[in-house]
Amino acid sequence: MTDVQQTEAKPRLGRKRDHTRDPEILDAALEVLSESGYDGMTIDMVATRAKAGKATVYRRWSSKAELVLDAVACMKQGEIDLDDLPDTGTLRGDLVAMIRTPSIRDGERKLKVMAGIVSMIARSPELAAAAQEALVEPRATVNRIFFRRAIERGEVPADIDVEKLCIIGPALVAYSVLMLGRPVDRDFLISNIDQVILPAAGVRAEP
Amino acid sequence: MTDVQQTEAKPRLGRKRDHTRDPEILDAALEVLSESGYDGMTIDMVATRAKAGKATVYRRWSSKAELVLDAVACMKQGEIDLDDLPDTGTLRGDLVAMIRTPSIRDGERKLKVMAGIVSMIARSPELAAAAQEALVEPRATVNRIFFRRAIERGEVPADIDVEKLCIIGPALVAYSVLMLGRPVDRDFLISNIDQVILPAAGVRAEP
DNA sequence: CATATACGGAACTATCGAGTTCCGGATACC
DNA sequence: GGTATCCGGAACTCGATAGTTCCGTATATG
Repeated sequence: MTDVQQTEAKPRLGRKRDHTRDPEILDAALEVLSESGYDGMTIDMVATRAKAGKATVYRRWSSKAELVLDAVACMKQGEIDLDDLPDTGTLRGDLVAMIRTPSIRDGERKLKVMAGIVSMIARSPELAAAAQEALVEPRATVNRIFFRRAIERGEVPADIDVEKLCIIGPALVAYSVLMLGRPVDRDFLISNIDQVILPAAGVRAEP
Repeated sequence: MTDVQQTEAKPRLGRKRDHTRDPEILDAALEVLSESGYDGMTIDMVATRAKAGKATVYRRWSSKAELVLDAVACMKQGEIDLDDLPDTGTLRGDLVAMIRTPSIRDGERKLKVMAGIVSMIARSPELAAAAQEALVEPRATVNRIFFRRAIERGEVPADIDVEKLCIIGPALVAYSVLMLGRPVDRDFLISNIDQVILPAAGVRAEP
């Protein structure tokens, strides 16, 4: 479970103490996974893309399955820091504030990775758990915080089904990208908030 | 594009005029597809499950890709007949009336097939189109009719975004099954209608 | 400079599955 | 009964890929 984002420093050491190529390899694995899916991905592709040898990959991971598992798990990193979630004072403000172009791009990549492994999820509980933790849970966590805040604020009725509300956004995005093949843009996300999530949360539309 | 459901008569002819084993083979293909995904599915599996020989399969379809394409396309059959859609007088009534145990089962099977091919969809426009037509469009069509009716009735504001409303239900179901791995039951579908779809449609909750 | 370590890359094996071919058998039609 | 037709099944080819092994090289350390 190495952190891909930490391509920090990158001293290109000659003699490396550990397996310093891990981040590049994991990142390459995610790249290939998102483009070709689990079965379409070959270790050679990953190695080549990471400018590494196949042997280097197998020195660290004993099988393709483990590499993928690790690659998926490490997507958990780079998530939003829960501490600096903006509190804009309104539920809509909070939700809209979460929409940022880079996070949309990151989200699409995650979805493509998800698309590449969905058919495996039903057959590999471990992969299912990793995907759950790395791709599904982080989003839900952020949403949960917003809705709890809104309830405390009195903006939203306390008996609302928070879990269902948390799911609406991700579900619409996933369906749109994976099933309909439509790209996600800011307008789509905003309309999801205004036309679906807020009404479901019992918040009246603003004029 | 043969119809799987039409296992009618099934005279088990000796000398067959045409390729009479098509339905069984297509059905077996869908079965295997839903269990193992596109890459996990082998022609041998399909043939064996259909009690057929691999040669029989290739006599009719020139490649695995074409078999899958045809199998997906033929799922369009067995859809709800648009003429006998119940008009219960209310949007909620119409939506709830669509929930039937067999249609839930059928829907789950379709979703599993979808899961088996999502990673291919991004790379095969033909498969994407077939999936769109057979799995996505039929549901949206039914919903569209309900919402249009509700608008005519004055139950729902005319400026509502019908396309978005049509997507909510399928999106929640797909996300729940494929991403969260939760089975779909009647209560879940009802709560989707009452807590999400109707509020988004501007219908007040009933006490 | 000498050495140990990690790497890139290439060559290798073994397996598996797509697609092909062939044949014996069952049966509708003459 | 004879025959043409379709089928099931087995045996085959061939390409691709998971996983392994080996070697030359670069470099940090002593």
